[in-house]
Amino acid sequence: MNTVKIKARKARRKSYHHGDLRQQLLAVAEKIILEAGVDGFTLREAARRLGVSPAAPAHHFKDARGLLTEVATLGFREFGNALEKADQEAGADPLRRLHAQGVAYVRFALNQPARFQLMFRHDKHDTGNPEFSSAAKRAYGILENAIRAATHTPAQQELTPESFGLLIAVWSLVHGFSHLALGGELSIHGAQNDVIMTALLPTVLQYLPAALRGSA
Amino acid sequence: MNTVKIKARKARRKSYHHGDLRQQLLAVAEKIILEAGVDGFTLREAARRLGVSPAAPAHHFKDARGLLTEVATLGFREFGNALEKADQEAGADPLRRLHAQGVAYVRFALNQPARFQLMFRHDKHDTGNPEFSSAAKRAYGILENAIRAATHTPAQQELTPESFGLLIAVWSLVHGFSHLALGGELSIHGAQNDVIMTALLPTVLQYLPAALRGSA
DNA sequence: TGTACATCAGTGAACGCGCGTTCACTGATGTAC
DNA sequence: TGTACATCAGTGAACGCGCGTTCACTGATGTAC
Repeated sequence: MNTVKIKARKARRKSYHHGDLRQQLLAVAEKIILEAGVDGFTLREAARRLGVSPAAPAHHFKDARGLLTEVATLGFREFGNALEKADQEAGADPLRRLHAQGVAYVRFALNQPARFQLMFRHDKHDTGNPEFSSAAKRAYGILENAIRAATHTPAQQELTPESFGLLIAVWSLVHGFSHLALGGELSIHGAQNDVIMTALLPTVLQYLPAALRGSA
Repeated sequence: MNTVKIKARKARRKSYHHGDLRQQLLAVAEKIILEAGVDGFTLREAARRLGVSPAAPAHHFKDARGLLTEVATLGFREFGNALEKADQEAGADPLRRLHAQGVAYVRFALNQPARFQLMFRHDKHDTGNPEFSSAAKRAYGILENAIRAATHTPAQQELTPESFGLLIAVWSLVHGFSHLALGGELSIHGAQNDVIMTALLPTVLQYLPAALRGSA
């Protein structure tokens, strides 16, 4: 990445200009969200951590909401990339594609919890931001495509209610699993953290083929 | 309920003592959460809405967290009641029991969104509050019991990893569906609000029997 | 039945805090000639 | 290659705000005798 102008964060900045403030605001926002939750994020804390005055962020983002919307947008782009990569590596079998996407979905949620939680907090976004919407829609489309393959629904044809239900069922399954894991519910009820991805998630996803057969 | 001492809320209180402040704080907290989100709740706003000084709530709750913990506890109790009622009315068939609980789960989430969202926000609760824990565990136990029936696992025996996975799969499915619905994702992607409970949820839950058979 | 008094459940003013945002400003950078 | 100057990206002080909580207080209630 663009490292030329990045100043060491701990050393006192020598130059008046930060040089990389915009990017680092986006990065530090995730850290703050990780530690304090989505609602714990403040612009002042972000500025503080980067050793910059509280007024500095205003030169790069309209306001706090604008910054968070951009973090969420970047999140959805990377999320879409992860889903697409998993989808493509799974080959042609619709079940394998859905399974791979499910794993990628949960993996993203657990590896990037700050982004993931922010992505679905529409109350923290600029409503109607077109970059955000398109990034979110693209990610949704990747799941939809696998469902289309599974239910033999060509792209120009609307999903039947049954196929749409299947899509929502699969989405609910991985989305719910992610939320339960992030909320600590799985640990509370006896699943150690290291076992969630390696044992519990595979067991949960093994019910997919049955559901898929049930729909065909 | 205890109406004798309840003063009209809109009329100026005549008496110095409110008479029902504790109960009304719990009720108004839900309204605030509904309008402003879990993080939008403030003690001062609650006091303001009840026409009472900002210091008054301190006589009934240790602090804001204490009040929210009690709202969440009441939520889990009612939630448990709803699951239990659905479970009992479903008869003996494990599939019907799980299906009924699933419907009750989502119905509660959509009918009581303030409570539901607060219930799973452990960062807003007093950690280790025993009433809260036991109410939450009881609700979980109702789902677990149906899974035990479905997988022929007696009460004194530990769930196998497969049975536990089935439990988490069912929980993930209804939990994820509830979150997607409350977050507006289902509307965004084309499901009208009135159709979510009546058409979409039944379609989603129709994949349950296949999953259940897959596990047997 | 009356009365003294303890307790309960309010008041309202004040505290210190951290927040987002605005403002006039200025140092640093980049570009035109 | 030097220089004038426009623009960019910072500063830091200040603003008004709403928050949770504390404090000394007091009105209302309930109880013992």
